[in-house]
Amino acid sequence: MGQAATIKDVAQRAGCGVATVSRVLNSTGPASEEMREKVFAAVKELDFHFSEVGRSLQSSTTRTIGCVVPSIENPVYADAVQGAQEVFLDAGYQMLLVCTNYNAEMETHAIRTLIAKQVDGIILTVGDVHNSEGLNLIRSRQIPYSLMYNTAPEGQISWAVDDHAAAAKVADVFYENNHIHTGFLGLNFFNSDRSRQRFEGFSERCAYRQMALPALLEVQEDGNDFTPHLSAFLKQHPKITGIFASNDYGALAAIRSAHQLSIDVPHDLSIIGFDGIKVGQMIEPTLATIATAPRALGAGASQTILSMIDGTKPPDLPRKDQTFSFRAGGSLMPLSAESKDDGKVTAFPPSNDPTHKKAKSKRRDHNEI
Amino acid sequence: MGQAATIKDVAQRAGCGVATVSRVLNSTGPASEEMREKVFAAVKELDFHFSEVGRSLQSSTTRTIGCVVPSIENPVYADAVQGAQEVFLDAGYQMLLVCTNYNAEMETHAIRTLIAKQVDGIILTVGDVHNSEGLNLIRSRQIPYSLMYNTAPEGQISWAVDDHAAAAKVADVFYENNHIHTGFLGLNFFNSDRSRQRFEGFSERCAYRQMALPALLEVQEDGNDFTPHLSAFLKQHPKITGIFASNDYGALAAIRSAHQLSIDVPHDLSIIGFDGIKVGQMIEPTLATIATAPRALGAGASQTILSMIDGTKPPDLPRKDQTFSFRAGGSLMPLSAESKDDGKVTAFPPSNDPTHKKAKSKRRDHNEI
DNA sequence: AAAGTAAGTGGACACGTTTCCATTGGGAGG
DNA sequence: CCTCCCAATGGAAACGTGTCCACTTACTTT
Repeated sequence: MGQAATIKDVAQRAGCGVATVSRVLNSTGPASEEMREKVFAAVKELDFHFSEVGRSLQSSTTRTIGCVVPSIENPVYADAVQGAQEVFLDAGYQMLLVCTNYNAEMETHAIRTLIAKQVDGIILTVGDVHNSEGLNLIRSRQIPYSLMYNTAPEGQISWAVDDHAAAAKVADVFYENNHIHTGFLGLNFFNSDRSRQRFEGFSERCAYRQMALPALLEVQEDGNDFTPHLSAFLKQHPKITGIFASNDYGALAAIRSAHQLSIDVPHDLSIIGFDGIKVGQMIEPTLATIATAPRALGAGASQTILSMIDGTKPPDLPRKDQTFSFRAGGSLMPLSAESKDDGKVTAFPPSNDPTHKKAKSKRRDHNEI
Repeated sequence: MGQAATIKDVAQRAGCGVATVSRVLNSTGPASEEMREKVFAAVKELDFHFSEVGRSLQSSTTRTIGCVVPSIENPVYADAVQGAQEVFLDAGYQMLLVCTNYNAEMETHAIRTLIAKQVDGIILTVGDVHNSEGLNLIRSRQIPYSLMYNTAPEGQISWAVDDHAAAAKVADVFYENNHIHTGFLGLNFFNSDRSRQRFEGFSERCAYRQMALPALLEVQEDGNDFTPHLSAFLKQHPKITGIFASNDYGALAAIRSAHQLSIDVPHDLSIIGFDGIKVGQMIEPTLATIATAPRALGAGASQTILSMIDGTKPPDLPRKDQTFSFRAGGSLMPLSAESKDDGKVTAFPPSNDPTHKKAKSKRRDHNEI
């Protein structure tokens, strides 16, 4: 039981050449019934399994895909990775996972190693699409790849949420619910171009709607000491009635901090998140948010890669406006129309937010905080 | 730019044999300064990188570790996987990830493939430790492995939370807070031996404390229609004042359902979860729970494997009672002593739960639901 | 009966690397 | 000057596969 059996051992045991064994086991070429039986018997006795390493060297294909994401502690990436993994597994591929912790150096190193390991394709989320050394390496090697969650520049394909449009949708929702003065809560604002894209899309649509420009509250960590920041922020911008958080964790933190400041959500302050994590629907109030489908994105990116490998037609990317949808929730409540000036609202269908029905529109006095 | 350069190309370009190139690049053996320069120049010009496949075939080592877990949609596993991944990456290993979706067949298949790919080690969580075909394969092949989150039978090493003891601790906490009649909310009770272990540990300690035996509410999915189940359960067991959920998601669902039934948590019903997921501290009330350190477990299991590979001394497993700790939270509130009969409480230090201070102990009348 | 065909089979090479071993050349020591 | 040793180097084998190609055998076709 020392070393694992090789195809040579099987050949010897079955009394034939290695070529015959290979043909029998791979069903690639003729073989007599007698030989087939002998070979199968030998395989069973020796508990033989092909060495994928030897195979890879010969075929220059590894049936392995690389996957590079910032972190799977973020359920958005975790779901995407899992979705991708399932597709690959079904197709007979294994997945090498690397988490970069948002570190560009590690990203480059990881990609370099993946290339050295001769992965057949790479699925990845990079920190900066326009300036990624690893991405350049992949492209120059002509390795099949697909981006995830990066808004792709010219010609590159990426399965991503349209952050800009989704954020604009949030502005629309606030507008429809008569929230004119809003704030944007940016997590890791300078680390993540996604966060910035959301702020941009939100701001632009606010301007278009002639709402007040959103005030920016930038916060580094979603840590415990968020409450004083929120307090100061709301004191500085007393007119704010709605906050858009750049992700759901930020939204949850905001709800909790508001609670500690005796600000009732949603009666005194409406909050909308981004991502649509599962837990957002398990809390009270439920979280109004932009729902995304990380699993589907991961699966789509995987299928794209698979089709690049075998040359079939790749799946169509989803229409940009179908990469997200607004999900109503108890953390958003409409304000009674007051400071609004037009009837433009009718141009947009009302949100199907169930909270509309139980709206109380009690206003908060920020000075009492 | 067609195919990637091999060591032969470098040798030809540098005007030497492949052996020399190998020696220079790996610093294994003598080489003249002149040759060294030529080789490095050739490497640079050709952008040469070693093929890990060729290397693996020769060295029969792949610098790759397999990781098999049920699902990384569960943040507990996601964190463990990420912790493991970081350790491996630091040591120069890559990680092949497979999620089995709690499917035994897939588990076996995955492990078989990992073995065929000649991983240097495997880190895994299996569905049933005592009856895992994949685990048997690994052991018969003598591949270094470490279990995660499985309570290991004789001789096998496993980095796991002591579910039994942790659940007993929950019983202690309920006891200290005068909750005598309790319920156990079991998610996937029959799918997961972990869930069953927790029920067992909880029940035994309840019996030891002469508390009422916990009523079992078993639920398949943590879906949306949990509320009627909870309602019926509480009607059937009107004396219950505390519920122990087999994981934090179950606890969150319970809190939400209670809210919908106009049962206030914690004033009318105390709830304790298990796992200590991040979001439990971001909601209101915060979740009392058993905090675990998935990241550390993953990292520990990885280091164990690394030390098995290079023969160094493996890290000590944490003491069983240090694999978890009780984390106080707003979802637990002490009851005023009434139906209790002894002074045994003093034998155990009081929980440092801050909610002690603001206890109101308002009792719920189940009949009004 | 001769020729042609198809099935069945094994030898040998290639894939990219490391490493053992043999060869060369030069310098030191006798 | 001869011997010995060591640094420097290249050839070749081995790792486990898949596959081309040549070869044998038996069967079909004229």
